[in-house]
Amino acid sequence: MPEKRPENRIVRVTSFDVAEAAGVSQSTVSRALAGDTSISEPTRKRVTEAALRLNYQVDENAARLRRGRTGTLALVMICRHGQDRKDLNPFYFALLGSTCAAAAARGYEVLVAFQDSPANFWGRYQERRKADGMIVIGTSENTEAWDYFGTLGEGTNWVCWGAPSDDFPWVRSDNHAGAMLATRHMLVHGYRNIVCLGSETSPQRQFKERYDGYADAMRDAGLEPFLQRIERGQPREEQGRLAAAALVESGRPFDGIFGVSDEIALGALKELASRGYRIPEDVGVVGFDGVRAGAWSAPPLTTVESDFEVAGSLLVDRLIATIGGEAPSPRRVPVRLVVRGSTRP
Amino acid sequence: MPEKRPENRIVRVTSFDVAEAAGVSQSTVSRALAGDTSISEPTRKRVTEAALRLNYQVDENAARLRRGRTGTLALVMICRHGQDRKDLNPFYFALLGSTCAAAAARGYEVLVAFQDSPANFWGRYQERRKADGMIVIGTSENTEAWDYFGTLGEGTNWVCWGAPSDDFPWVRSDNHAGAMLATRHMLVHGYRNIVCLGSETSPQRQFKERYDGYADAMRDAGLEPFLQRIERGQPREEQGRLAAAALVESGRPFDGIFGVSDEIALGALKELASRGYRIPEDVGVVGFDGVRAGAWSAPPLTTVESDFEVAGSLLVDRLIATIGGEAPSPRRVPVRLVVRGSTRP
DNA sequence: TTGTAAGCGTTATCAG
DNA sequence: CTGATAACGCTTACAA
Repeated sequence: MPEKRPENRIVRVTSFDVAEAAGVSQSTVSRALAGDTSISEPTRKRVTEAALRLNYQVDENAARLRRGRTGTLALVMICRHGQDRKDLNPFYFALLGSTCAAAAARGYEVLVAFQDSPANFWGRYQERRKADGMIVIGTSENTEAWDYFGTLGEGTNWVCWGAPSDDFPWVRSDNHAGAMLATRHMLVHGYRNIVCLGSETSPQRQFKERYDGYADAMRDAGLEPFLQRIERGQPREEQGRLAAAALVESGRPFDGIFGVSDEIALGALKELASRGYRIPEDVGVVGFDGVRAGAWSAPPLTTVESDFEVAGSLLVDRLIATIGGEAPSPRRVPVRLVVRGSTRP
Repeated sequence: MPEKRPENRIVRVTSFDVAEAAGVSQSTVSRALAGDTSISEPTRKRVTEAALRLNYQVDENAARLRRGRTGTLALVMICRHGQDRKDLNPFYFALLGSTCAAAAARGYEVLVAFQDSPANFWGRYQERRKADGMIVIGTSENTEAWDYFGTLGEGTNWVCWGAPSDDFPWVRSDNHAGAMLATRHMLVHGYRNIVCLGSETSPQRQFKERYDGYADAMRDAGLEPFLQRIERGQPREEQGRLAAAALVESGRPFDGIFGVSDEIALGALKELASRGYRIPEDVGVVGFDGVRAGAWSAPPLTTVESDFEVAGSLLVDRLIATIGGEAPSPRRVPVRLVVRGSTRP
């Protein structure tokens, strides 16, 4: 007969044990440890020491049950349908990191869930008292997901990044300004026939905003904007590659490419290079997002990067405000140009 | 005076409400919804319908308090000291994704925390009843972190990836096999003077294992292994670049590079290319990890990739086994070679 | 400044 | 098969 392993559960020390050890009542322990100012210093000291000695830690479950608040935020990462969790766009992973950091800085825990299809869409964190509110981050492409989260109803405290609808409580990059930044950078460096690889009809709201920024910068310079459309349903790199190929074959003259995402720009860059175009001499290429891979391409990709730290903070702050009953207001995250080798110096 | 917004809290429906609506006792509701087999079908149906109608959701806090288990796993991501959360090695982000997926598949929630320094090291999840156990993922370089987690004590249920000590409950890639795979691949394709860029003394256990795998494959082929050491304290890319530069300047003949991580290999690749070496013609380069950036380098990097899905599953399964007091599952994650352009076809 | 006591909303035990 | 009822460990009025 296999011997039963010793009880693996950590011996539970309750506030009663601490109370006994410190010679006070249980409620005094609770107050002392919570920093209640009504507790006298000597008492607090006795309690704190007893707690330390017994290695006491508050049972957060009990505390939360009593308080009614959880001190936790749920972070839902929306993937493409059927996509491996690990293949998530690195941009979103970076955002996840910054969001967790911001939440921690404000004393919140973060519950993370990856969701990709109706089989696992789930946003009832508040009702189950698992979290006080929810941050939803993900690609607009997964329309089913946004349909789901859009119907959660009034009482739901949430913010999102990537929503296809302006009715949602969103936080977004300053796409228009970023695209202008990118386009002007190319103009200043002598590129004239700049083509935008993107879409104005994609559910990705930001793609339209980026196209508009590009178009405005072009018109400001007295030039005509031109959009080379990407095909839906492909991985982003492939979309970029195909769009670049189509552009070349159309015979339209061009010396600059503004891709509405880094991965699109990288796909285009690769396609053009393989067709013998010299980058940045013959053609300049600029992307948008600041993903790590862009630093490794040949040449490295000039791009527009969002301030991730601000993005995470904004998401968390807005959510906390919503939880606190304040009226939500959309927010923009500032962007900056990262000049690398895919545009002329 | 600003009007106070209506109570933002979701109206709480308790099991008592459902009980009343279904005309049964509260405990019957609990049992019916928990799937207790002693409940008769008609009763269960009445209860389920009432719950649905009232939009009832179990208060997990109360349930957990009562049960004593949380159904939650904590996932601690260890960053380099002072590192931005978003700059975490993409390999770890991928692992985070797979781990969350595996946990979800087994019915667990995941609480994620990024930690980088003594100021925020924290692993008392069980004591606070925030989680039933803990998965710690991170670079061995942060020795302070591992010192901290190493002292948490007996009762702590945990598993880790990246631990510098074999005394920890670790799960790791099959580094030795992967390195042999990589080295043999180069040998088969005609490279002879293959140099390993890495370290046998790094706290990164896996670096030593990878070096050993490389060395064994070399000796099997009757060749002498050679290690070009990387310098500590630099970012990985820089380490690779510097090691490659040092190798070139040493005058030692070489026609193959095995970098013990992708970022090291990418740094070397860049340095060699800038010095006029043709890759893969003059020199073949292989990395280890399978990070996304490798697919974008010029040429794309041949590498050894861990099966992320298995990695996440193994971490979660081992932890769950530990929580349950069972014998733990295997700890090595299988790897595979991903052939790209940095080695001759 | 501290103690007493009433819940928070479940799950689980024990009768019936 | 179902209903009372006792915890779970804390926070927070209310009293002293």
